[in-house]
Amino acid sequence: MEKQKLAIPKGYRKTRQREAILKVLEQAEYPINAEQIFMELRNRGIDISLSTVYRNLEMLTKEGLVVKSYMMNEDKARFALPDKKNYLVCEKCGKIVIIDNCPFDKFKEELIEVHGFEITGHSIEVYGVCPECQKK
Amino acid sequence: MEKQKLAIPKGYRKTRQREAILKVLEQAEYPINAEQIFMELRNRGIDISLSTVYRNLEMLTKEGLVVKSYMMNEDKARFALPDKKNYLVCEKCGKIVIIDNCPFDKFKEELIEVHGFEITGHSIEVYGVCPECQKK
DNA sequence: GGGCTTTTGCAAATGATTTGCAATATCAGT
DNA sequence: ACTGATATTGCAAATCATTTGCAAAAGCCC
Ligand SMILES: [Mn+2]
Ligand SMILES: [Mn+2]
Ligand SMILES: [Zn+2]
Ligand SMILES: [Zn+2]
Repeated sequence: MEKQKLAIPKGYRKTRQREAILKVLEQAEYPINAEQIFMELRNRGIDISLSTVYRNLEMLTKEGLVVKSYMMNEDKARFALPDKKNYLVCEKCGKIVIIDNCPFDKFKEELIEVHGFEITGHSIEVYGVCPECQKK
Repeated sequence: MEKQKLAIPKGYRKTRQREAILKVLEQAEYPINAEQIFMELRNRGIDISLSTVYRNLEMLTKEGLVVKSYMMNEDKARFALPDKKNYLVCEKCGKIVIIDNCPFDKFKEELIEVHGFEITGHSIEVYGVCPECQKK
C-alpha cells in the first residue's frame, strides 16, 4: 500500500498556513518545536504568526495527525507525524534518531493481558550516546 | 538483594525539606508534579516553599535519583523514582498504572545493534482506556 | 560554638503557550 | 461568481509552570 497523502481533517478549512505547517512536519526528520516550525515557515517565505502555528498544532494533535512529545531537559513541546514519534536522543550532542521498527507492538498484547487496558497509543524516548560521541 | 534505602547524594546537605520530598516520592504510586508534592508536604505539616520543591527536584533529577517525565496534554513535569517511570494512562479518567516489568530491556540489544547508541535510559508512556472506563 | 558553604523563602522575572478580539479567509449554497 | 455564515488568522495581552536574585537561615566540618 502507498504512503497515504496527509489531508486536512473533515470539517476544517484548508488554509495556506495549515497546509504549510503540515508540509514542514512531513519533511522534518524528527520531532521539532513550534518555534522551529515557525522559523522554517518564515524561511520558506510563508507569512504566518506563532499563535497560528500553535493553534494548528493543537488541532492537528487533537485530530491525531500529529503527535506531541517532550524531550528531557527541554521545556518546549515537540511535534511530529506519528511515524516519527519514537526516537533515540544523544545526551552529548542532542542528535535524534527515529526508531523505525517500533519494538512496542510486540508488547501490546502482554500489556493488554496484564492490565486490561485497551491501548490506543504510546510514545517511547530513549536516551544514550550516539556512535560519534562515543568516540570522543 | 534488599530494596536499598534512598539516600541524599554525597556532597549535598541533609535538610528537612529535601528528605520530606524524597519520602513523598517514595510513597507516591506514580509520577506526580511539583505542585502536588508541594501540597502533599503542606498536608503533612511540612513547611516548605514551592521553589524549594523545584530546586530539589532539579538536583535529584540531575543526580539520577528521580526521573522527570511529561504526560500528554499536561504542561507540567512529573517526577517519580526510577521504578515508577513507565506507565499506562487512561484517556478517559486519567488513571495511571505503573508498568512493572519493563518491556524495554528486551529491545535494548536490538536498538544498540541497529543504531550503535550506548543506551543510558528510556521512558515509555502508553495511552489507552482502563477496564473501568471500557465498561461505560 | 565558629566559620564557611549550601539551602531556603519570598518576590520578581522568564519563557512557552494560550486567549480575546477585530479583521480576513474559506466554503457551501445559491 | 456572489453572499452569508463560520472558521481562521494576527496581534497584543494574559497565563502559568518554572527559574532566579538576594538576604536570611540551616547544615556541617573543625
Ligand atoms: Mn512504538
Ligand atoms: Mn512553561
Ligand atoms: Zn552524540
Ligand atoms: Zn479510566
